[in-house]
Amino acid sequence: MVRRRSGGGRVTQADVARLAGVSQTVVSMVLNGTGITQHRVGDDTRRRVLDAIERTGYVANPIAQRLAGGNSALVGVYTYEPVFPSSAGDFYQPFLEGVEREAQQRGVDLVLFTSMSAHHGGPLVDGGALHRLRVADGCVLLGRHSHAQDLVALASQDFPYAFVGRRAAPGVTVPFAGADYDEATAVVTRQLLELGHRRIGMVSVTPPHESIEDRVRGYRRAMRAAGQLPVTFEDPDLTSGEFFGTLAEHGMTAVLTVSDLAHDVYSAALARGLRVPEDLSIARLGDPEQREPSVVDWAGFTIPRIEMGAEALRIVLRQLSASDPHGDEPDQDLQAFIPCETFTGSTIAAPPTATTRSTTKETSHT
Amino acid sequence: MVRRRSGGGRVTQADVARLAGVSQTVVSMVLNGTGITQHRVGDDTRRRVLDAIERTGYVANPIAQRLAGGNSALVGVYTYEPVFPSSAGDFYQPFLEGVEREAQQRGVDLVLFTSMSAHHGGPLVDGGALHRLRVADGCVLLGRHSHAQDLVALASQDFPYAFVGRRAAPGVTVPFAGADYDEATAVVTRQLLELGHRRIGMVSVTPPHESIEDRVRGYRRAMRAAGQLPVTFEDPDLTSGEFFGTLAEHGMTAVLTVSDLAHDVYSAALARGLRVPEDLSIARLGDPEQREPSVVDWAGFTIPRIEMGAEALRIVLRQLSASDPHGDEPDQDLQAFIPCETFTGSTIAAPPTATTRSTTKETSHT
DNA sequence: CTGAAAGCGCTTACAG
DNA sequence: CTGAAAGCGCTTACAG
Repeated sequence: MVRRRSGGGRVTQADVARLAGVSQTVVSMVLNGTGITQHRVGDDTRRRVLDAIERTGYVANPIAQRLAGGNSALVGVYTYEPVFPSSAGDFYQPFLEGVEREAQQRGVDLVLFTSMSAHHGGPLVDGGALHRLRVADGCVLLGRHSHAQDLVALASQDFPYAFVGRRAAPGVTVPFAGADYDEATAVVTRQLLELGHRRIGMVSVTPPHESIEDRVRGYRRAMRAAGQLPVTFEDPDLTSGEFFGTLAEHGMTAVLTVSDLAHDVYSAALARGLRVPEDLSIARLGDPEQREPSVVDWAGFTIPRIEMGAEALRIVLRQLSASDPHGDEPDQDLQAFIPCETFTGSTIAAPPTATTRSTTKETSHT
Repeated sequence: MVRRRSGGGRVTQADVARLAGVSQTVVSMVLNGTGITQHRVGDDTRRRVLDAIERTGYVANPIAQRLAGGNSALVGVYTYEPVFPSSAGDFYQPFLEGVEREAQQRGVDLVLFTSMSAHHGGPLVDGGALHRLRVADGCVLLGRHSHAQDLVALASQDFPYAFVGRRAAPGVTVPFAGADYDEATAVVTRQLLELGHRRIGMVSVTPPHESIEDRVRGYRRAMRAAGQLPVTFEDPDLTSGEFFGTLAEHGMTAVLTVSDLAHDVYSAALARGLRVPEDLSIARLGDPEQREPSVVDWAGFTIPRIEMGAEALRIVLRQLSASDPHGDEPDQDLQAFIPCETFTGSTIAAPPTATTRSTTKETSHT
């Protein structure tokens, strides 16, 4: 390897150009795919340049590339909380696994915006944080929370980004890679309906979040399609007898529950002397972070976290390549819904009355 | 907020300067601590500049800063394997937690070099990978492996870096934040000696690694100081009776074991009908990744992973600030040994013979 | 097909 | 105390 400069100095395009006997511009053209196409550097010249690159061990300076208007192959990752403490890490880990896998495949490096995580869940727009994102070519954002102000600020920036998980704000199109909670919840609801359940409740939480809204919508859609009345319980008090009392009053034989409350609903049901699924079917709408495997064999669906992360990065990269041939970006490519996998676990079964009745009927026929 | 440019265009120093009625240089000086000291911008001018910055919401472009020779507040993190798959993640997580915590405190962002992790444990020098590190101001490196070629290549680069875990290669001073395995192992060895053990073995693994060497050195030091002969077993075959046979032959009543083999040694001992610690004391030299809590109450020490990560980042940052006032960097600041915490668990006790003998003696005296 | 030139947004000598 | 200028290493029109 011929090193043009000693010490820490890197080899530059100028060095390569000198060695190849061409101008620095040509070196840049040989390196950039678009330039090649447009300017068609001669085969002979290209060979000389390539050879010089080989001999010098030249590697482009991403910083300079970026400043000059090109891409640095640096994609940001903004998390609303620190990533690595295992507490929060358990939440971020699978998403980031997807982002990382995709980043590696696409040959980009990731910038973790740790410096501004001080907010700890607060909105990103506070401070000059938003500007800092531009160190990278684009940015993947993730967190449990959803700050409308960030969505609006980001949308007015002309900077490629994508959320992991659906985000929405009035008047703006927010790019995201979300899970198809709507459809998954509908599928699970239909499963219960097919098992014979008619009155099916849904346990939800406040404050409202896009991911919760999606589940509620899917639930309502499936219930209405079956001619049943959807009934949602928000943040029910599971310790008092009220919740299960209401369930009984309405003759509900099954409940869907958001994942955060699944365990509590299950335990509370057992504590009330209810057998699951004999007396009450419970389906879990999403799996929690996979640290300690649940002893319960849940029916419901899982969240495609890894794929969500990977797709979010792809959406950012897509915007990057789309902005080259300055056309109007098709919005539909900016939003992706990844399907969830549904499971028929052992927490759901045919409703007690239906079973009794059908059994009775069949018996009488025999 | 007065935005000089609309759309995605950022506010630049030139914009601020125009608004403040000064030159762009002055804006830069006001912003840079060193410039202020040297050039002493007038109080009145500074106020006008600061005011303009406030009004425009100006935030420095780190890319330009870096290209111009300044620092970008971007520190790289190179891991020899992908970070986020939970398999490898369990190894990296605590170290990175420390790096992240420190990064947040110091206001720097982290660049994860995912693009070149394709090597999967292989040396970093392959390909132009090493050059790519320069996107950041400096870099923290971590991984299970130790590649001498990387150490040499890095050392000749004049680029700030630090390893998590001690690294050494002939002829070069490698900056690192390591655990003081040497001293910790010596302490544990002394504990056993004080309990009455004389013949103490050490179980180790190949290939040699700095962290293993340190433990062996500490063990040997403590043994020699006590006038005992150190005996190490490398990759012993625990399934055949050989290992425990040799232990018995030499009259060994205690063994130290590197953490990776701790569980195997323990199980194998039990399988041989040995009681721990009654028949054999076993001390573990370091705790494995903390995922599933061990049922065994191990004696030995823990690895200060979080602190190691934090210190590694500090070492990088120290080199950064040291390179400003171009003096010779004192090497001693580049290498840190973090103390380990030792535990007296229930896997060690006084040796069987010693107990018997002392009991006998005392009884005879009564 | 190839080169000279401008410019990205900064920092840092170097002059006033 | 302040400004004009060069330069960091690239990309990308713009001329030949």
